[in-house]
Amino acid sequence: MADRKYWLFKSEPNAYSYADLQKDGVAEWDGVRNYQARNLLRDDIKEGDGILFYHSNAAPMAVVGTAIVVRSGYPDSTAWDPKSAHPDSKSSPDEPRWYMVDIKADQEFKEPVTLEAIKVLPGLEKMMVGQRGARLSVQPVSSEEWNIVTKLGLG
DNA sequence: GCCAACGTTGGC
DNA sequence: GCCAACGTTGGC
Repeated sequence: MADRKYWLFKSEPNAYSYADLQKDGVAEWDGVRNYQARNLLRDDIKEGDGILFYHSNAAPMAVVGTAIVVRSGYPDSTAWDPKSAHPDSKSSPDEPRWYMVDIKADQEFKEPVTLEAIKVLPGLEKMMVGQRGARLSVQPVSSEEWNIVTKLGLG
């Protein structure tokens, strides 16, 4: 796919790990409540795109595998579900404020690519996840970065 | 557990 | 519309 794009999704393994994703098969990536990330989910993240699945607040913090987008952005219905983990009364089915995508696990890394490694590896210095204070939970990744990280992880 | 970064909220 | 207070993220 010529216009395939690449992303990095952060998740705290305490809350939702790569193993959980493998177990679940397809997962709805809901609960994102940040406008910058929302715009990416709504406008830019398309079926077939590649995802680096990153464990934050973990030991070690690392990209642990890849996932594939199986459904492009659509309204996050958990926003108007008062029983959900992230309700937002300002979002409604008529005027959805938040978006999500569906993803499924692809290739688990043999060797997790740690944050420590990302910070020092040639070609990865610019990766957003390695920048100080980069809190965005959905980040763009260049095809060069994708190639380097997946090659390292898959061995 | 601490705290820097930074997005959001609310008083004015 | 400014900006201080507050809350959250997430590395350390």
